[in-house]
Amino acid sequence: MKSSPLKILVVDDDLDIIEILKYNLNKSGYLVKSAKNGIEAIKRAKKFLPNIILMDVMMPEMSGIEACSEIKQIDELSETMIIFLSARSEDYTQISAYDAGADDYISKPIKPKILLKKISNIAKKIKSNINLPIVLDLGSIKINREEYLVTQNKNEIMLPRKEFELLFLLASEPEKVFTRDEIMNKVWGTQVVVGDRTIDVHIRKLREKIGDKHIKTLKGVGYKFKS
Amino acid sequence: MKSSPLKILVVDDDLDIIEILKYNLNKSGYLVKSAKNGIEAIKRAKKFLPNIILMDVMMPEMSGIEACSEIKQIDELSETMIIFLSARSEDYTQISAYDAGADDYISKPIKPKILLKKISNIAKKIKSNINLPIVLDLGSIKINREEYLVTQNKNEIMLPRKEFELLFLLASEPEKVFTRDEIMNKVWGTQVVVGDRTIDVHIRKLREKIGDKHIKTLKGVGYKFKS
DNA sequence: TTTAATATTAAGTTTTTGTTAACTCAATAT
DNA sequence: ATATTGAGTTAACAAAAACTTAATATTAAA
Repeated sequence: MKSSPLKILVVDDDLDIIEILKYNLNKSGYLVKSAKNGIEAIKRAKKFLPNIILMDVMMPEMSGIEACSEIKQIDELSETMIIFLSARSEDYTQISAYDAGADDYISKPIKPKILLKKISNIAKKIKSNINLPIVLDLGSIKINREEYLVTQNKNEIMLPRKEFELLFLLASEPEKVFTRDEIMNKVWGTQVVVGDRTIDVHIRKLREKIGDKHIKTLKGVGYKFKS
Repeated sequence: MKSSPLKILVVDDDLDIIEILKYNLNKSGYLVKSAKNGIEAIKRAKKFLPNIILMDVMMPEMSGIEACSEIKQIDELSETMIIFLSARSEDYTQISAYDAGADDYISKPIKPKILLKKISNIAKKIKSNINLPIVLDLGSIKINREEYLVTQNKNEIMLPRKEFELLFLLASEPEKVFTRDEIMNKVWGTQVVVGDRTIDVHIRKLREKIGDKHIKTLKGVGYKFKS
């Protein structure tokens, strides 16, 4: 089951840079197209539907930041990761870049190693997202992550965010045991610390709503979802 | 065979912060040293060989990011985890921090809970450096570590943690005799001391569940698994 | 046969999880 | 400005399961 290569759109007014990037990215197996300014970038992005856009901040006609804002508003491209390239001295632009919805940032001069590492990290993330279906169908229970909705035998169950994410995580790999640490990191993130009982309480609320039998406790190990 | 404590190097130009961090980390049993700028950090890291470096991003002389880049290139320190500390307003530095090879970051003001959690996670990771296979297939018995589940001729057997770990250990090398010491160290760890009979009891429970013939006693030597 | 090692059973103990209710915080309504 | 609501968290206590031990019986090697 070989997945199609990641599509990358490179946007820079400096043709040399485009060439360098194209060369490196192609060599690593990505599908690359380019544009030489923001307006062209938007036009090509609409057709090419890249997974990642590498874009210079400073460009004639339309700055990368403006282009980014526009792209992020296009429906088909809302999932596209946008990475900015900028000269080190323009550091201050980082701030507005993030305002505009940029996902990452690389400063020039570009070191191929760093670039490729970053891209491959993003690739991993994108692929794991692509592989996650929008609807998890676990027999009697269906989980739609686009609509944030759980359906159990035609009954629609609305879950608050944390409960939904917890259920989604467990259900994404039925039978797999998720440790408390795993759950903490994936549902609450690494920058938050909540008490130990918090997970239990959420588990309990889930069990109340979808039934006890679907979530099994393995004491000292973790929890697993069973359809 | 008591395992040595994790070594942590704290780098910050603010001595108050160093004191706070030292206090918290010491209290939790880590071995802590400190440096007050990037250059000193590199020097000390080379000698101290810490498992973790906690480093401020903004420092005089040499920024944490530069120091990080350099440290990551030193052979003996390539496995060292580097965690950045940064003021909330400098959040955008995350990006270049990751460029430089940082493994994590914590934004100031530092919450001891988050810090200690992160450290203990890393500690766990370092200690369980072993790559265990996910499934063992022993003919009639299959052991799935991810699901924490033992299957014997289609029957699913759920085992509590210690029993599972014990079975998993024995079954990881069928026919090999594991001494009691080996079992103690691998299943209970080197920090715990339990009586001799404890192993017997667990063995008995396993035999009850998977059948006597699979675990053989060699008196005065140890136990072995037979599929 | 003797004896140290292991088996067995039924308590203890400890650890981990479950449960409930109260509290904080934001968003929204009054 | 104040009230209301619900998500999320916490704390305190209860319950359950896992784990350990102790006492006694059995086994197998010397």
